[in-house]
Parts: sequence; structure tokens; C-alpha cells
Amino acid sequence: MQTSRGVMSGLTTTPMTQSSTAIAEIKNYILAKGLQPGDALPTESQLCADLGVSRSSVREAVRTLVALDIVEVRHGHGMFVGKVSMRPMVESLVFRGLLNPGDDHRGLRDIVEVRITLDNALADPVTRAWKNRHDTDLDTIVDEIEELASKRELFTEQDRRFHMRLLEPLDNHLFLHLTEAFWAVHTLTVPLLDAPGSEDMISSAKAHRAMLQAARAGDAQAYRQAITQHYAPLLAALT
Amino acid sequence: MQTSRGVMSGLTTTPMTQSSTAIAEIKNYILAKGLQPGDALPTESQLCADLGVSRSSVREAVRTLVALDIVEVRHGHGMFVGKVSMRPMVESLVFRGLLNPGDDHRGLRDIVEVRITLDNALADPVTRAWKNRHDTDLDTIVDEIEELASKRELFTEQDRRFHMRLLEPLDNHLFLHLTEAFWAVHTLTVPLLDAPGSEDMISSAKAHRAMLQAARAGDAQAYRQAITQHYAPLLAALT
DNA sequence: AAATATTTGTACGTATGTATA
DNA sequence: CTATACATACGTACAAATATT
Repeated sequence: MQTSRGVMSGLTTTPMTQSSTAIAEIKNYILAKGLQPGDALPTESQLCADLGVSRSSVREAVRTLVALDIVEVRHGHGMFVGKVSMRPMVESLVFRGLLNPGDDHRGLRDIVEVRITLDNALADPVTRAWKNRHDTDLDTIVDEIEELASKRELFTEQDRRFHMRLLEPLDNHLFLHLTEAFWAVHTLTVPLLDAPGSEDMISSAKAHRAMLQAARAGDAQAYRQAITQHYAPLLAALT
Repeated sequence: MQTSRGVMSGLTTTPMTQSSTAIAEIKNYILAKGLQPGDALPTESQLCADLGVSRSSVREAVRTLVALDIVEVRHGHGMFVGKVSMRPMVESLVFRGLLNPGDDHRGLRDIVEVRITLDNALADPVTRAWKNRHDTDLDTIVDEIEELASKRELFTEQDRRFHMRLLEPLDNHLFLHLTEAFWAVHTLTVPLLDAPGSEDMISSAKAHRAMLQAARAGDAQAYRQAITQHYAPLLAALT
């Protein structure tokens, strides 16, 4: 119950709470030590000693950093540097979509429009990167998609792998992360809608093959047409 | 010490810690009550009673939701529904940029490329929306930008207002939020670089006026040229 | 295979700072 | 200014998960 420990005299103009300083110091620790995702961090008790704050404060700071995917915690094992992924934005956007009651279609349509815009904007570099490139992985993915679609089954994971792999050759990996994030927001939000018709799924499946073929041909225009075909059934359901 | 209770309906495949269930239940509370950003939430003690968990768990859950901007807490006042903004992604991306040691230019270049791509992709709807529209606000903003640039002063806030206002007429506000987010990541990351030359600032200032003029003329092509002019000095410094 | 040490997760009590009426 | 409600912080004890011996 250490009470009157003046906390280093009130010269500080700090509106800062203990947790917020702990957050900053843990971040600085990671940067100063040059740690990378997956690297181990000190234990909670060690952080308490190093930062001079209680365990509760350290834990609350850690929860914040975990929410931002800057820190990852494994129960009974320890704390590690996180992947610093787009997960926070995905969670945020999904929740934001759920906030609007009768406006569900509007939120989802905005997300789909962003996906369409991103895909179209990347048509040139993607078709340039894939021209005459042979990759059996994408062929098998497209095969799986068409087979699943013909059986009226979902092909969510294959769809994700397809779109991610398509952007992998790009220099700028931020585009890949963004695309993956909006793909996730999309697929997490769409279940609120009615299930798509099976003919729509087949049409969408064919669009994937068309995108791949256009990319291999280096034909950006055909690639954009395939994108339109890919999203057409969904857009129709949203209007 | 209530041990791990059945916790009703074990439909979830989650790890199910107390905090995580508290997170889910607070989210559900907001959605079920149809609350909107700014609306008040129950107090901590009330949440403890309602959710049947300890105060520590509730607090840790709240910290997570605060980090995601789903909950906002005002010390000594109470908890409220947050703005569900893009702040989490901004924080994440800025930190990610700091993680790479010698690769600073690469991370910033990726971000700038995303901004350029987004701006270009929105050239058509923006020029369509602003054609023959009169808005004195944008004129004064551009005036301020040019005046500040001529005095070799920064015009960060004016720059932000300019780009935000330009996208305001769009139907899809998600584009606005995205643009704002990457603008923030950009301006928070760029201080690591050398200060730009004053002639670059003047060139950039002129580009803003060119963008506005092209938008008012409904000339998407000229708009894209102005975008190129806008980012040219920065891109040159990154290569 | 089982006991043990380490580490995170949960709970509770208490004291203190802060904003509002 | 006082009173009240509320969030912040600390400390301790124990439970649960993981790794090691």
C-alpha cells in the first residue's frame, strides 16, 4: 500500500497515466532493442520492476498493445512482439458495420467498393508482374474454387489465398496487407446477407480463372473486366 | 473464487478467458441497445455485476476496446461508445514503420504509394462531384497553404483539411476515412526524414491549387497530373 | 509419466486522483 | 466548498496454462 510516495514530485506536467507511460515505454523497449515480430519480451514482473509500476498497470498497457497487435501474449509462456498486422482495423471496421442498424447494405457496399477500387488500381502492376510467370499454385487454387462452386460449396479460404497470392509479387507489401484486411472485413460482414445463388457462385468462380488468365497474358484491360465480373453478382445484391 | 463456469451456450470455439468474454459482451451490449458513438455505457462496477466478472477483467476488456476506439473513457466521468475510427490502424502502421531499422524510406514510400494510388483511383468521382461546385472554404485553404509555403512555414493542418474536404462529397465515406488514416500515417512518419526544401514546399502548394482547379473543371486527367505534381518532390526524396 | 517452476489470468480490497453537481 | 460518483493505481492471493526436470 505504498501511499505517499510523491511519485517523483509533481513537477511533471504529465496528463499521463501509469498505463499510458507503460505503453510508451514498452514500445520504446521494442524499438530500442531492435526486436522483431516473434521475439520474446520481459515477463510481467520484470516489466513492473523495470518501469516501476504495478502489475495491474503493466497488464492494462499490455492489453492495449495486444489489441493493436504490437504484443502477443501466450498464457503460461510469456509475451512476444506481435505481427503488427491489420487485425485492429478489421475488427474496427467490422464493428462499425454492425453499428448501423438498417443500413447494413450501405456499409458492406462501401467495403466492396473499396475492394473493387483497390483491385482495379493494381491491375497494371499485377498484370505486369504475372506476365509469362508460371505458378502451379494459382492453377490448383482456381481448380479447387471451380470444383467447390460446382458442388455449391463455399470456397472462402481458396478465395483468400487466390487474392493474396496474386499480389505477392508486388514490391509494395502494404497493398497486400490492405487487400487482405478488406477481404477479411468483407467476408466477416457478408454473412448478414442472404446466401448467394449457386449460379452467382459459379460466375464468381469463373471470374477467378479469367483474372488469372488475364494476368498471365499481361492484359490489364481484360483483368479489369474480370474484376467487374468477379464483383458483379455481389454488387447486384447490394443495390 | 468461481471456477470456470459453463458460461452458457458453449457454441464458441474461442479460448474464452474472462476478459475476452467481457469484450464480446460489451460489444454485444452496444449492438443490442443500438447505442451510437458518444452514448453512455454502464459504469465499471455495473458491468462487473452484469457480466459476473471481477473488476480487473472488466478493466482489461475496456482497455482493449479503448485501443480499438470502440469505447472511450473519461476519467472521473464514465465510459462511452467510441468513434470507431481508423486510429488503431494508424497507430499500428506508424509503429510498423518504426520497426524496420535502416529501411525507413521503404516503409514511408509504401505509404506514399498507397496515397497516390488512392488519390488517382478517386480522380473520376472527385472531379465529377466538384464540377461547377463553388466552395469558398477550399479557396481559403489553398490561399493559406500558398501563403504559408511562401513564408517557408509548414501547412500540415491546412493540407489535411484540403484533402479531407475534397473527398467529402463522395457517397462512400470509407474512402475519406482511409485517406485520412494514410495521411496521418504519412505525416507521423515523415518527420524521420530530412526537412524538404522550400522550393519543394512551394511546388507542393501549387499542386493543391491545380488539384482544386482541375476538380472544378471536372477534368480528371488534369487532376491526376496535379496529383503527380503533388507527390513528385516527396517521391524524389524517397528514391 | 509425474511433479515442479515459471508465467499469465482472475479476483478482491483499499487508497487516491478527478470530474460533476 | 462539500459531497458524491467514478476511474486509476497498488498489492496480494490464488487459478490455470505451459515448459522443464
